Amino acid sequence: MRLTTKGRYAVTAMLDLALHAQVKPVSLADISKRQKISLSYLEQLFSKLKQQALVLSIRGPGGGYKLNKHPQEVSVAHIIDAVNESVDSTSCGGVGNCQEGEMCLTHHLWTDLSAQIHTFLDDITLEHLLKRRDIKAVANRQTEHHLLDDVAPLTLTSNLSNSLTRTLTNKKG
Amino acid sequence: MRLTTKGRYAVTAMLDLALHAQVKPVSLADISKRQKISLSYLEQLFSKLKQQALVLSIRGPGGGYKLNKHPQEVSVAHIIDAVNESVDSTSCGGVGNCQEGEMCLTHHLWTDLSAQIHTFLDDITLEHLLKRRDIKAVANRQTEHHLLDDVAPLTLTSNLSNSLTRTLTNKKG
DNA sequence: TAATACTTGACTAAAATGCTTGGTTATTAA
DNA sequence: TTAATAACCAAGCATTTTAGTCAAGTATTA
Ligand code: FES
Ligand code: FES
Repeated sequence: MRLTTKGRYAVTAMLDLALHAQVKPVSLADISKRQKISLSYLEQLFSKLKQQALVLSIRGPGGGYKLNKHPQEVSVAHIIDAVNESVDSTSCGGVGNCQEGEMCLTHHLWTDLSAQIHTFLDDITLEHLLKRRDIKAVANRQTEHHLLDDVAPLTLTSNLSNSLTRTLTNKKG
Repeated sequence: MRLTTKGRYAVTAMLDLALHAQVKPVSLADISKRQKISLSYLEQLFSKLKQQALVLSIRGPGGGYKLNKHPQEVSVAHIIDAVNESVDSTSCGGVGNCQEGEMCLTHHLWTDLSAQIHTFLDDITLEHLLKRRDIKAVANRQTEHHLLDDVAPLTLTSNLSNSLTRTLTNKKG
């Protein structure tokens, strides 16, 4: 089974892209800042995402990436498949020959599990994630972070007066 | 997410143990031969399985391992948990702090997935696996293999005259 | 033309994995 | 009593994967 930081990063980055889907494309540098993912690493991931036609790229100043499909058309499984090589949990890759060319005792168990996981992740689209309350909360926090870091810390805090901001300020000092 | 050969080996070995659960204990050397798993590696795995009270050991000649619970009481999840450290697919370990001490965008997605996988694997017991036709077939093949390798190749083949044997002989030469 | 931002490929430190080696200890059958 | 058996234990090791860096591009636009 292959589900590591790579796949998580890809989903996180795609979700970030969906969250900030404006007219203008989103640069990897922005995603890198917000999601704290290494820029060069993101480049590798987006190279694959582009190969799978999940995103499209615009070069030059003001350029960046945009979603190539509607959020409801992009499933989490699709994203992970694009960067990993699938969420297969067999060791034979589905062929059924991991024990000296023959099928091992537990082959079917792992294919069943793989199918289960794939179904689960394939049912969840970016659209679904966008609507989730917990994700909205985190996204808001990140926006504030971003603004606080880069623009005008003092004037902004007065606007954003919810408990979340306060918790955050306490935590970060 | 951590589901690799280690966990698969553990489940396979436990299933082998269940399949050959007689009065006598089963030695790791036997499991090693049948399932083609390195003996020393099996020792490491069974050390952990014993710690979790899934098996018990009998030392000395004629010794080996036995199941410490009924097959219907041992779930696949339990076995994997014993050798891996759980099937968690978050990177924060469930704490929710993988992004510089704060929760990342996709935290809940991964906790949901982890729960899904755990539920699935926790519902499957050794008892269930023992009953499956595909597993029985592989187990039969392995028994034949074992006998063919060790005892009397020529006299035995006449008894075991099913298509499976033939397919197998063709494959192996 | 300079800055921006994607593109590509090679390379690497660190970690995990799967396994080996080389013992020791307990038990039992001869 | 002795030799064989088989569990137990610790250290180390080769390979692979991961997560990331670095460097040298190219296309676009302000
Ligand atoms: S996992 Fe497919 S044959 Fe073993
Ligand atoms: S996976 Fe839990 S906070 Fe990121």
